[in-house]
Amino acid sequence: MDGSPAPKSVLARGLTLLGAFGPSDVDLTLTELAARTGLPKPTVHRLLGELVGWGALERTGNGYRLGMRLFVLGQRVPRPRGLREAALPYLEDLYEASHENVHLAVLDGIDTLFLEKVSGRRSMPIISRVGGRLPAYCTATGKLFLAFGAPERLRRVLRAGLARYTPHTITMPGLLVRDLARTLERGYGINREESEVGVSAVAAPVFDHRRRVIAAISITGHAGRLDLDRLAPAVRTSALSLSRELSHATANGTLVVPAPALDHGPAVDQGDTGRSCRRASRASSSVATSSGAS
Amino acid sequence: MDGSPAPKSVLARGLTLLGAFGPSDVDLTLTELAARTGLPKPTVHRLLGELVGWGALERTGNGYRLGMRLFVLGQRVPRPRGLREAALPYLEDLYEASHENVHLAVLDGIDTLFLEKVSGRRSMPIISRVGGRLPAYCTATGKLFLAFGAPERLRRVLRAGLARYTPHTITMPGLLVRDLARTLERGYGINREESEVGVSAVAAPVFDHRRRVIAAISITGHAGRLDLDRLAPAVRTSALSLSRELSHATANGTLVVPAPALDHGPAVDQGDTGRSCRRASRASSSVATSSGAS
DNA sequence: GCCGCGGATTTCGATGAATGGAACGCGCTC
DNA sequence: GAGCGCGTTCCATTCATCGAAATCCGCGGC
Repeated sequence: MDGSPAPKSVLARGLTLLGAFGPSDVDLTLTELAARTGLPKPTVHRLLGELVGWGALERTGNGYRLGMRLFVLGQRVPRPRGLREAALPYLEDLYEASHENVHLAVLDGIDTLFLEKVSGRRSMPIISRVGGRLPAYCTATGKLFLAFGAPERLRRVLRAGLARYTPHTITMPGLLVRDLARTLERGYGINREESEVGVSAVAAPVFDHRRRVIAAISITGHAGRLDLDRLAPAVRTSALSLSRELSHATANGTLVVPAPALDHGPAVDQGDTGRSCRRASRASSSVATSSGAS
Repeated sequence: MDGSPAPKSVLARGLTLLGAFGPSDVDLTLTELAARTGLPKPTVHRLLGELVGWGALERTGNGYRLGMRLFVLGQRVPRPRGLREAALPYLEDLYEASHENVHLAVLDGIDTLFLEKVSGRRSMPIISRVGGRLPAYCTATGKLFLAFGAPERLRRVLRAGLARYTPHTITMPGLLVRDLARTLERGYGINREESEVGVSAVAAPVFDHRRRVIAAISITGHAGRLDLDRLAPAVRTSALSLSRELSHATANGTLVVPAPALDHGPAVDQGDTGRSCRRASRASSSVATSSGAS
């Protein structure tokens, strides 16, 4: 339960404690945290005290949870923020046109990381959550980063292995390479139930001023209902418009998008790369907005 | 530039460095960070190294910026997450009905903190950003927390003073109290250009199973075009539906919403409470989604 | 080409903050 | 009422941390 066998520096230990919270954890007890991080309990106790004092954690009855201040801080992170703000109008246009799940994603290491998601009651509920990640090779957005990116990227992905998520997941390197070639020539990426059964998606690349892919926009929905090739032009158009709008921002460095370290050797302890998401139950909740509005 | 005159603990210092990033800061140099935190440069240098190693910060040419990992971590914070996920469908319904800015907010100390924002191209661009904050007394959402909350809350707000943001801001305690009384009996809150000239809003409270206000939903838009009293029923309906959906989650503790410390004495170093937001330029960008989609 | 300057980086010995084993208190269950 | 799991407190030891000073680096001015 401890990739790095207990760091010695106080700061690193504190951060390790924060990192011990997985994507679906809510409350963790002191003992649990001590176990996960491999730190002695008294030490954990003291550090937790400081983290709570600062607002990174909050006490809850008998446990700890991530605190509001981390949420606020997270919203300030420049890379997602700039992209999201610029992209939102386009995502919303796409949503309004399709009423399906619309995603904005960037590459993070080997995974697609979702920066924003626009969806509604009518959209198919899918796993995927802002801040969540999925392997690049089995997502429409991720394939774009692999198809348009440096070959080294692809090599790293292949080296990590192609795990099977559904019967449609591409697990043969050769097939993936061919699929990526098609992606490149088509100009858009497709995922046919490769990450989740019954779920398909189309994605188009967002370029910076040098035509490097810095992000991707996708529409995701029910595999049966979604006509991917018909949606593709819409997604591409939006992505291109966004690229154009961003071009000056990427040129003058206002918006720095490429990951800072394209390949840090032993890779920063990623914490958890695995299945991140799961959806809140989203009960029926019959009543909706009714009364008239402009 | 240093509220707390340099904490001694290593962990606290590291966190202070993170907190030194304001809402609109992007890159900060080592020297700048040293100045803001009051820490000696070599110390800052060392700590920054560790923060970068963990992914809390990223190097950029000659400076540092908040790192992706903080964004991801921020998305895991349970309090906003649960609320957002439950509320999103309702917010989207309201947006679709009004095509104006729709907000989900909670009270944080003395401020309204925006957890989610749904808006589109047709909505009036306003200051306000997810993770941003505005004083409670001059916002539609904030007034709900004051009107429905314990009197102590209001007292704290008054003690902090009612600063003027626009000619319409309520700065007289007496007037505010009367406005809150009306808010309470009406069941919804109104803000007529009190925080920003030309911008008005209606907000309705979201209750937990004990009928305590845990959040608020609002519609914000052009003061001239928005018929607040006509929108109010829609907002209230949505808020009530959401309250009902949440009731079981709040009852069994799945969703813990009330701030953990309603009144911590000297108040956790809030970093920056002031004007948080500002909007990305949002250029014209003529092209929109065109091609047909279902 | 040389100098000066502001910032980032490295060094290194003294120091005290951090450490964690051990012990305690509390609320359970069996 | 003994046993157990968990959170909390103590405190003597020690090792990570500190920061003044020195060095390095890039840049612009002369």
